[in-house]
Order: sequence, then C-alpha cells, then structure tokens
Amino acid sequence: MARTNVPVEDVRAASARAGRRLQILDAAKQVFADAGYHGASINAIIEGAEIARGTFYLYFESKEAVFGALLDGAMTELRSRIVRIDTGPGARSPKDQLEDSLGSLLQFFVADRPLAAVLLSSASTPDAEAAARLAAFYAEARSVIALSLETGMALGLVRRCHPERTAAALLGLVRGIVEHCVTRGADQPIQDVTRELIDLALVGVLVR
Amino acid sequence: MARTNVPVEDVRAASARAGRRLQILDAAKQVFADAGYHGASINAIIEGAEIARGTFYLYFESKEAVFGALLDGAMTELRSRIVRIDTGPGARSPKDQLEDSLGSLLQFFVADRPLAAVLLSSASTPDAEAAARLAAFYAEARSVIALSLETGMALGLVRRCHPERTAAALLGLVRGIVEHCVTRGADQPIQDVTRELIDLALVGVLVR
Amino acid sequence: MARTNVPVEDVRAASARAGRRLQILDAAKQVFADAGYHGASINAIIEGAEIARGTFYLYFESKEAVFGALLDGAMTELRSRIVRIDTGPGARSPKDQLEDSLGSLLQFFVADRPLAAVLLSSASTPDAEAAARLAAFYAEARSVIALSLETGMALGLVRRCHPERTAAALLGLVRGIVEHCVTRGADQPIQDVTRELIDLALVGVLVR
Amino acid sequence: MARTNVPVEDVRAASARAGRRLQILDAAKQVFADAGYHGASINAIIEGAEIARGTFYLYFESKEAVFGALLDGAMTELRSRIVRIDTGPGARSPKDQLEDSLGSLLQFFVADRPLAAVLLSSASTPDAEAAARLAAFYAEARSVIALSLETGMALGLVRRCHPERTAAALLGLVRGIVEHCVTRGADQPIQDVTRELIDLALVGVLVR
DNA sequence: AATGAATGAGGGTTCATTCAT
DNA sequence: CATGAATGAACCCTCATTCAT
Repeated sequence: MARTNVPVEDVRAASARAGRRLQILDAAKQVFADAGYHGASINAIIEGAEIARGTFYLYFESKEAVFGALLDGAMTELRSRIVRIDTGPGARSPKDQLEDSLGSLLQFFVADRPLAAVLLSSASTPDAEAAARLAAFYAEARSVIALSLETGMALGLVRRCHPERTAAALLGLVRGIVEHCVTRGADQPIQDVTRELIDLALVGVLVR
Repeated sequence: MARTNVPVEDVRAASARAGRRLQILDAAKQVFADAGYHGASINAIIEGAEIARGTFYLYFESKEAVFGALLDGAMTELRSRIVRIDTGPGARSPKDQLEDSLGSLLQFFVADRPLAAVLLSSASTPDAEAAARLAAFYAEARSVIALSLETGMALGLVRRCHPERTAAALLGLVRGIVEHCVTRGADQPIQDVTRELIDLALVGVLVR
Repeated sequence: MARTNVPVEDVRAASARAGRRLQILDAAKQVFADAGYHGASINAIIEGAEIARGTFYLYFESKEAVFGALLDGAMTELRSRIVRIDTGPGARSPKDQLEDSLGSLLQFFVADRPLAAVLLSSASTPDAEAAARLAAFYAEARSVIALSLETGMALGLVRRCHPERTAAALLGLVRGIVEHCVTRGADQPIQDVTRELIDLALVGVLVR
Repeated sequence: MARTNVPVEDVRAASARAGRRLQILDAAKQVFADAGYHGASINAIIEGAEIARGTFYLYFESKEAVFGALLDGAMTELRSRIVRIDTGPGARSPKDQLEDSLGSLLQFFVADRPLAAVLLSSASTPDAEAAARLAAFYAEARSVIALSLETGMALGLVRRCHPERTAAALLGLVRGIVEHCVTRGADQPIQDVTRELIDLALVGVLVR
C-alpha cells in the first residue's frame, strides 16, 4: 500500500485547527443553549472560547455559520441513531429495535444537554437557512415515524390512525421526554425511561 | 352593595386606556409570532398598533413587559380551559370530560394562531422573568396531568407509570399536535383531532 | 386664495429637521473632504455634527447615502451654473457667456472648498452607486463641452479637433484651475482667473 | 576602481530579495488600481503576489509603505521622461521636444494603466506622508511647466500669463487627456493624441 | 395623554499587523 | 527567510429606551 506523503507538520496543523474549531463550537453551543440564537453574542462565544474576536472569524464565516455547524453536527449524529425498524424475517422484535433506537437517542441528548437545549429551543426563528434546516430535520423525523406507522398498519400491528398527525404527536411525545430528562437530572437509568416512553406510545396510559 | 363613587369620565378614560392596551397587545402578539422575541422590534409593534414610539412606553414598561403580559393573558385563558377531571359520583365519563377540555384547548390555539406561535416558540429564553413564568406554567400543566394520572392509578384505571415523566411526555404529545394544527391549516374538525389525540394517549398505537 | 391649513408646529418641525440634516451634511462634507470616502468614519461625522450615533441614521440611511446626498447637492448646484452657449441672433458673445458660466462655477468651488475637495477627490472609487453618479456627472460635463466644440466647428469658429478628447482635456484644464484656486487662497479676483482660463482654452499659450 | 568584496551568495540573495519585492509591488499596483487605497486589502495583495501574510511585512513595513514605494517608483519613472525644453543654439524646435516628452509620458501611462490609475486616483489622501510626496511631485511638475512658460515669455514666444496658474491648468489638461486615454482604449496612436494635446495647449481651440 | 427626535450601548464583521514556529 | 494563526482596534449599523414638547 502506497503511503501518501503528508508532512507531519501538516497533520499537526490540521488537528490543531480542528481542535480550535471544536473549542469554538463548544463555547458557541453553551452560549446558544443559554441565550438562544439571537440572544447569543459573538462576544459571549469568544469569551467562552477564550479567543480573540478575529480568531472566531478565522474558523467560521459568521454567527449563522457556527449555528449551522452546530445544527448539522447534531443532525448527523441523530440521523445515525434513528434507524428504520427492520420487519424482515429473522429480525429482532420491532419493540426491541425501537428500544435500542430511542435509547440511543435519549442517551445522546442526555450526554450533551447544551446541544439538546439548542435543538429543542431553536423553534425561535434563528436565521432563515438554519431555521429551514432544522424544520427539514423535524419533517424528516416525522416522516420516518409516519412511515413506520403506515408499515405497522399494513402489517395489522398498528391501529388505524392519521399517520402524519400521529407522527407529529409522537415526535412531541419524544420531545417532551427529552426535555424532561435534559431539564432534570437523569434520575433514572435511560433504559427505564426508554421502556416507559415506548410503552406509553404503544399501549397508552390505560390498563388493558 | 355600596357604590364606590367613580366619576364617569374616569370610567371612560379607564376603558379607553384598556382599549389602547389591547391594541398594543394585539400588534405585539402578531409581531412576536412572526419574528420571535428577539426579532420583534418596538418599531414593528408601534407600526402595527399605529401609535407613536413614546405611547408604547406609556402602557408598557419595556419590550419584556409586553411579552410578559401576552404570556400571562394566554396562560390565564388556558388555565380556564384546563379542568381537573371530576371523578365524583354522577360525573360524566372521564374520557368525555377529557375530550371537552382538550377540545377547548385546541380550539383556543387554532383560533389564535399567533398567540399559539408565541407560546410554542418562547422556549428560547427571551428574558429571565418571562421564561420563569412560562416554565412555571408548563410545570403547572404537567402537575395537573400528573395528578390525574395518580388519581387514575388509584382508581385502577391507569397503568402503573412514573407520573411526572409520563405527564411530561403527554404534555409534549399535546404540544406536538398543537404545533401540527397551528402550522398546517386545520384540515380536519377539531373534534376528530381531539379524539385521535385522546385515543393515542389512552390506548397507544397498537391494536388491542 | 385658499390658505392651506398647515399647523405651525409642523412647519417648525420640518425646518428643524432640515436644519439638522444640513448640520450633518456640513460635518460630513468636511470629513469627506479631509479623509476621502473610505477614510471618513461615521464617528468623525457625528463628532463634527455634535450628534449621537443613532441620530445620524435618523437622517441618512447609511454612510453612502450622506455621500450621495452631498454629491447630488453639488451636482444640482453645478448643473444650474453650466449653461449651454446661446448662439442665436442677438445673443451675447460666446466668450462673454462662457466667462459668466465658468466664473460662476469657479465662484461656487472657491466659496465651498470642502465640497470642491469632495468632488475633485472622489475618483477614488467610493461605493458603487455614488461612483457611478459622479462618473455620470463628469461624462455629462464632458458631453456639454464636446457639443459646444462641435457647434463651434460647424460655425467655423473652432479648429478641427477630436471633440471627445478635446473635451476631456478641457475638463481637466478646468479641474486644474479649480484645484489650484481651491488649494491656494484665491490670491486674485475670480474674474481674472476666469478670463485667463478662457484665454488659455481659446487661443493657447503662444503669442499670435 | 576598487571591487568591494561581496560574496556571490549575497548578490544572489539580494537579487532574489529584489525580485520578491517587485513581485509584491506588482500585485499591490494591481490591487490599488482596482480598489483604491482604502479598498485595497493586504489579503488581496498577498494573494496576487502568492506569498504568505507575514512575508509581506518582511519586504514592506506597512500598507502605507507599499503604496509609497509604488508612488516613488512611478514618480522616478515620470521624472526621467519630463525634460526641460532645451532652448540653446542647435537645439531641436521646442515643439518637437515637447512632443517627444509628452509622447513618452503618455506612452508610459498607457503602457502601465494600473499605475496610472493609482497615480490619478490618489488624491484621496490615503495617508499623510504619501499624499505629501504626491503633492510634492505635482508641485514639481507644475514648477517645470511654469519655468518653461517663463522662459517662453522671456523669449517672446509665450503670451503674458500667470505662470503658476497656467501651469496648474496645463497640468490639469494633461491629466484630463491621460485619464481619457487610460479609461478608454487607446483608440488612436499616441502620437496623434500627443500632437492634438500640444496644439490645444499652444494655440487653443479657436481657428486663427 | 400623546408624540417622535434623540440617545448610546451593543450588535456583527473586517483587516492591518504581529510573532511563534 | 517564510509562514499563517492569532490579535484587537475600528468599522458601520440597529434598536430599546428617554424626555422635551
């Protein structure tokens, strides 16, 4: 195998650059979480990152750009955790799969609360493009849920319902739980929370 | 009952003042709904209300104050529509009561979409005090739901669950539906939506 | 004659507004003259005008806008002083007319040196639109001169020459004199300067 | 003649250094011409010169300094092309000498339009020292012209006139033509333009 | 009570310059 | 010599709030 010839300094520089970027992203995440998009000031971000004003603009084109990067990172991460339920032969039970997927999702949010706060709060019309991307993400999530419901209906597992609307409601349900977990300390193991969330969605609150 | 002696002019003046206040609140609601708290400018509000800059500050201490007033109004209105389920003898079925209560709530949101938009978006920490009040309101709503769940469990109607957490999830579920209805046109009668929402909460998505 | 009913306060307000505007324009003129378009800072302008930062933007949309207003004012003023030579019967001698026109022009520049400085210096690419307007103005002036030359040629008064080029040269000649007068004190009466300028243009430097 | 003992490496180094300097000057010239002094950014210059940010400051103290160097180079070049008219016995006709001198000058400008643009636009007081040097240059040019006029008057060739003022006007005239030629393509041979310029200056626009 | 001109702190962004590598 | 990441002063502009009329 041919070794590509990259000078060691370049590698160092690149990783230093990536480190700085992360440092800024981290500070920005915190500030956006605390103050919302508009309330967040570059001042607060650079103070948090302990860098000079100009340095910020060496790594991000604008305030909007950091916000977008933050969102993109989170969305990528989330997408990787949302898996369509495999209903093929030999697949694990749908409920188990759901439990894994949702569990991993909750885990992610609880592990990075500021990021969760950014994602949850940013209904507040940040700047055009970012808002659109976030809306698209939620639409995507809703659509995954709606599709699962339709599949379930076709298989006779799910009650007849308005898929889009029910998806919106279920997404809200997840958000409600996430908010709850993020706001309070995770007083109980994520696994339990996940199981309860799934039970609620599947069989409701009434006794059978 | 003793009549307090208030000159008629004062009464007129007071109601005129109240009218002005409402006029400003209405304009502000629209602006906050369109642009979010930070995006809303006093300029836009006074243009909408067709008053002079200074007049605004005759009726509200600050931008924060209008926002707070708006929130308070909405919360008062909402509180009146959230009724505890009456489980006494001779009461209507809990499900019917729930249907009335939620229906009225959805009705309210759909009827005043700008206000709904303000309520839904205002997670973005506009200002400390208002945020606190909103949080308190949500906590209150959650607590009403949690209590109902506990009552239901005591009566053997509701499955065993973590009431607080389940309440948070259910509140999210309602928010999800509200968002859905407010965003899209109310493509279907509120009654149907309400029923579906309740079914979802009570018996989940699975077929029995 | 019907008296239009304008409240006296409005008249006062309007003239106050116009006064403020002028005050700002004056300060801006000075600053632009001293530092050029890019070198001029809003800071310097508002210090000169002794107003607050925000007040500036109550009267002008942007830095570019003040510059444009300054330019427009000057160009309007100058246009009114540049008259086409009347060659009709009974008209005064072309040379006399020219003398009046150029004299009035020089007068204007000498009377308002900062403005002259702005006009003369602003070749330095200010902002797109203003630059275009200035260029258009110079083109206009050149074209007036070129037309006069062509008329003169048709009448057999003017030597055969490349009108556009000669016009460019003559415009430069006027600019040279203006610069000279504006830079130095007007050591001699404008009338003399004008006469000399015209002689130079008409018969050159050589003895006949 | 004693040979100073300079190692060959130093010579190479020195010429390499001079080459780099030129490379930067060239890029800077282009940028200053395109964007004016203030509009020119170090960024644009180093991109044009294909060097690193720091390297620039190895060759020039500051932005001001490159601009000054550019101006100085141009002025040196121009000085070499402006020759005093030789009125001694056996000299060529003054007009022919003038034609050579001016022709060479126009040639220079047309050949290096960016440089011409820099020279012409730099009235906009970029920075004190450079402006002073440019003003000095123009004063020098004016003084050469004024002296020629005085000589001409003494010889009875030139009409009586205010030499300084007339020199200013003539300088403006040349600038006008240069601007014209630089802006437009040289639609006609420089020689023709030169001749017309000289005719204009010598005998004016009127027919004799 | 109503007005709107005036304010100035603070917003995001740019860019000439420095200095450790 | 050469580099380019880092700096921070300065830029233009916005907008919630005040106050004389």
